[in-house]
Amino acid sequence: MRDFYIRVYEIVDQIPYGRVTSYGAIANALGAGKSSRLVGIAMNYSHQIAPNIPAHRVVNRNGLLTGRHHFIYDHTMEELLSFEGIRVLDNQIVDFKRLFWDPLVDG
DNA sequence: ACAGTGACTACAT
DNA sequence: AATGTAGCCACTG
Repeated sequence: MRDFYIRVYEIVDQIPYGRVTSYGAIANALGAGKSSRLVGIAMNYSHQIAPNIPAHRVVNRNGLLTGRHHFIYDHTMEELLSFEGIRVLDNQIVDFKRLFWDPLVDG
């Protein structure tokens, strides 16, 4: 499907302020549960396809900021999260389990 | 049309 | 606990 990326961006756009989710959760919400890698790749392209989405609210299943290198600066992702009150320690989100937002449950 | 890529995950050592 | 391996599949050149 040509618009798989778009689907990903629609989910990402629904992540509430101050909350985060994982690539796998997004893939699961799309019904493509085993395509978590594609979600990550979609985010890689997001800066040119949908530069306005909160890509910084998407991390891996451990709450690790694996995508930080793809932002303008390596520290941009952590910075944006900090602005939302999310604390990041050593590239990992503090209280990730509590901040996690499941698009299948709340979306 | 075909092969390579990869912001992931789950399972196995 | 810490690595290593194997599926996964839309998109790009």
